Amino acid sequence: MNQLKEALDTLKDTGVRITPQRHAILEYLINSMSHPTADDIYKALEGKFPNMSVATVYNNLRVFREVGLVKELTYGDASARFDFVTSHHYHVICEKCGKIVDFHYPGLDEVEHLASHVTGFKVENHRMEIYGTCPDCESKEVH
Amino acid sequence: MNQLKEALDTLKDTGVRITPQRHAILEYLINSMSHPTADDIYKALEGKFPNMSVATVYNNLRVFREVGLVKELTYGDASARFDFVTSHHYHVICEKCGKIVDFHYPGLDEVEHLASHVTGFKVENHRMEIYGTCPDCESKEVH
DNA sequence: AAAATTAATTATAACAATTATAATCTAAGA
DNA sequence: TCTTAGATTATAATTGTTATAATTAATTTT
Repeated sequence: MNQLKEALDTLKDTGVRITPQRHAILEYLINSMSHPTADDIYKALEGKFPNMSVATVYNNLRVFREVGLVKELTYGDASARFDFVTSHHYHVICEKCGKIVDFHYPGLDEVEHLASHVTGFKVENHRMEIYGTCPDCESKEVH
Repeated sequence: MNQLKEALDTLKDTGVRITPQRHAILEYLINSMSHPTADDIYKALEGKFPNMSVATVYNNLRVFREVGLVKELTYGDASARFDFVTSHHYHVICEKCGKIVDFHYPGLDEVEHLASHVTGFKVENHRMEIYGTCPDCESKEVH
């Protein structure tokens, strides 16, 4: 249940030093429930770490990604978003306001299999995003 | 069958002027069968249009996207890729060499429905990418 | 067809996200 | 404690993309 503790253990196991900055970035990622950009994280931790550099955020997000704790997502917009890895889910994205909502759904294994069969690839994983309009934006719509 | 002609008709119908540069960009997109970046296109047409600006490539890719002729794709890597819109297909991407292969498969309507039901979104469309290792890279693998 | 208007292209500058570099600081091990 | 490796900071560099202004080309109006 305690995701932060598990994550810190993962870092320890892989020999990655646990610094206050890393602790805070992980904590933020886990608690935010949003899908923040590097800059979001940087700004959110400004109060706690006035001297922290953006490079630190990027560096550590890369470290977390390499250790498998975090997934990097790129949508159409300018900057990448980062998602703490939990159970398998997809993202539903509002095309009006950019909101991202998790959509829990089992992985599409049969699609992976077929793709592998047709293309000859050794398939490892896949990602999917679903686009539409969120209820908020939908209700604001003018008719 | 003649995709270029159809595409040009679409431009005419929507009142978009057909210039030599646009013609060439479209032609390249249709014939390349790869999924080029803006820079790829720019470089490929350098011989034909020595004075063409990168801005022209970007501008026209945006125009094509707005008219529905082209899809913009963003993966993990730095630059966006552009795909001439044909029938419904997904992309299988090699994590070693970056190669992108089309994988024709009917749309996952039932997933869209469920996502809509669960999240309350008005779902419009989705995208999926499948990641793995292509046969070439797989065979080069050291055991 | 010439003039006027609109749109497209070019060249260039600006911008924003990310990465690289070098210096400083921190922490762990000998 | 001294040494060494790793992490952070500050800053510069890079890269993909967009904005701006001037020029050129194409369409419409006269």
